[in-house]
Amino acid sequence: MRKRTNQPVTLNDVAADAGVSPSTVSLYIRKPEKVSLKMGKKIQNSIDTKGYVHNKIASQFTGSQSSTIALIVPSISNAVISDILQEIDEQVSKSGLQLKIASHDHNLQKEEEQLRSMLEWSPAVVIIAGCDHTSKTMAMLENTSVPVIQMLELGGDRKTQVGFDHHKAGYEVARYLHDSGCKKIAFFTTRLEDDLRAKKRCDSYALALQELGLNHQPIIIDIPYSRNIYDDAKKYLSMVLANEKGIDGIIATSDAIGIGLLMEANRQGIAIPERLSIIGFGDFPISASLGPVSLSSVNLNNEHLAKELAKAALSYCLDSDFEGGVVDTKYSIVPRQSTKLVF
Amino acid sequence: MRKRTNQPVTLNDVAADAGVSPSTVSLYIRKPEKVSLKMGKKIQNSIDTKGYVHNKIASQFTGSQSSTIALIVPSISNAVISDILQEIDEQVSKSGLQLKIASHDHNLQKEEEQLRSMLEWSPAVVIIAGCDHTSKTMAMLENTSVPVIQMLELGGDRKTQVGFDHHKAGYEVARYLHDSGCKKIAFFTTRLEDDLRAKKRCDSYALALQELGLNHQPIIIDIPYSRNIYDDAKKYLSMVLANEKGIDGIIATSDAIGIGLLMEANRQGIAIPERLSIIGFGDFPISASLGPVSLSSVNLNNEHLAKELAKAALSYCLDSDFEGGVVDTKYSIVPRQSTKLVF
DNA sequence: TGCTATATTCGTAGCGCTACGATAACAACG
DNA sequence: CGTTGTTATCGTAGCGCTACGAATATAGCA
Repeated sequence: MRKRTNQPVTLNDVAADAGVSPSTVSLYIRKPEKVSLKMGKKIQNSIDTKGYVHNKIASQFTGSQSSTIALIVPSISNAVISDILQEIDEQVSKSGLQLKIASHDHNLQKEEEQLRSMLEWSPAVVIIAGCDHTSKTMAMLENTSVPVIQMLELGGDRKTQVGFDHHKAGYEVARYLHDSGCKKIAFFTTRLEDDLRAKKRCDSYALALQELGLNHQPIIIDIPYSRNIYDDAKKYLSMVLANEKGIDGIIATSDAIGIGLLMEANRQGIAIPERLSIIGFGDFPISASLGPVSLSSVNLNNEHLAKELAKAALSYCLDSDFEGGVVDTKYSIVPRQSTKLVF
Repeated sequence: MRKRTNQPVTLNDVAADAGVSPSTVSLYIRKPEKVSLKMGKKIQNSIDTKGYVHNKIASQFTGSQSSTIALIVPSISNAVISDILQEIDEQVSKSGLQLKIASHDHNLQKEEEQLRSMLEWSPAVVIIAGCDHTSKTMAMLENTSVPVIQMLELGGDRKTQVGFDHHKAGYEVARYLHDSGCKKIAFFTTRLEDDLRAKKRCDSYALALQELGLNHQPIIIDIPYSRNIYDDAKKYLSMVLANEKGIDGIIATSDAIGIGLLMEANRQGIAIPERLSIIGFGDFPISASLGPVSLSSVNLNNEHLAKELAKAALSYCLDSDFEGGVVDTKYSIVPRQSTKLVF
């Protein structure tokens, strides 16, 4: 008959070679402890001599449990996210699960496509960043039988979330600068229209200005995106300080921008934090080590977040009756030398 | 009869609904242009109303072509690697392929396991970092029918490689410092025994010392690994400078270490580059922007590397007669203010 | 030695899809 | 209107494995 690209050695071959039934080999592969010791040895021996490679595709096709975890993130190279990916991968691979990653660069349309193709693989869990999606994405998330975990952000009414509140974070950072004596605070960001979580923090910054009684319009600097955000941040600093007199506090939407600003301020001899306070977001490892002035930032508990995420994902995979839930992984303002107030 | 966790809507259901044969629906899904317009519309309509989700597992099980790319890397969060992952993901997802990532943290045993489970999914291509592996890993790479791409490093006799020569890089960095007038050069690294590519650069540094006529023993500082390498680097700087008099050049195995050293040297008021030259590796975006002194480094052409990698991977997926090949993606020493010599 | 309880092993249908060759529909043209 | 060439559709076997219930081996104990 016809022959397609078939496997050289199948489970049946192994069974025949070992003189047992296919079911036993299958069982041995999946739950070796359920098979008697001498059978196990015989089977393992056949596997080794024949060079059998277990076909996971066929296995998952037939079987009931899936063993891949789908992760949909805006970016892989982002420092905070890649940290989280790393940690999840470690946790997850311990349990023999696999990670399938897709990134969409804050493009919700692309996110929709990514989700669609992920679902076609019927993963055990889908982890998706944030709570704002296209309506079709929402519908898919709603209708699929695959459990969904929302990460990096709390909000919306998804059952399972692991993250923190960006509105609150934006507000509290502004308040922190206000409390430390800043009178005119600017918000430096990039891709404000795309990065919806940055947008939320920014909105809350604007709200905070009002509520805290800072009598100036929000100063929002949306730096056009380019390869090197550090450099770009530098360029924009002088421009903004020239245009808007009296700025004495800057909130950066990420430590990358914060570092760029800090470097440039140092270079220009602007006294930090006396004349200008700067606070970042994400607390990159380097921020604590910067000199002559270290960068204050907001630590997002990456490790904790990732561990909770992994925990939730694994629970969905292993406990069939896992209920999910919302985990607030918090964040904490880390005062360093670039701001005046120390807790 | 028995019912397992079956799909709610199958391709057959769609076919029945649309009044066509399953083959036609299948064809429409895979190659819509091969199906007449009116059939296509009818089918799409049924898909939409029934909410059919194409089952990729079954599809790949039956069909011949796989559409996942397996990536096995030492670390996801490493700046250089995550950059590359990002770029590959972008290229690859354009073609409807999927990325499966596993990391092993420089543990070759774990790498072996990761590779084994990757192969069980019969990916279209396996991309693996480096050329040093356990013998079992080697055997698997040898015997599998899945094409293998070696990345990040040239060497060994794998048919397809995308990367550069770490021995050469290590040597040339040492020569660069020598040429710029350094008489006593130290090599700062971390996890030297684990990171085999760092080891190669380090070995070549030692070799270069000799050949360049620098009359001192290699000074190799292997910083114990911890969460914050920046901080650790700092601590070790004073220690080393105290123990080993006359060091006037430092090669750091990564920009992270380089930056830590640079910060600390600045803090201590050590004149850079006059009294001490420092060069990193990997050229993090931030290195160019550091103040008061920017960090010289070795740029690895991440983007180019990733693009070439994606090109090779896609070629293997799409051109059945792709032959592979070795691509040297080069590297370039980027002189900045932390070293004396400017090209 | 029987008899039940438990631990192993077996037999086989069928998961949902695609490949492939066969067939049908349609076009082009002498 | 037949003939040939091309394009669109169909029918169906079977990919390799696992689930499930049935069958068998083994152990424990009266």
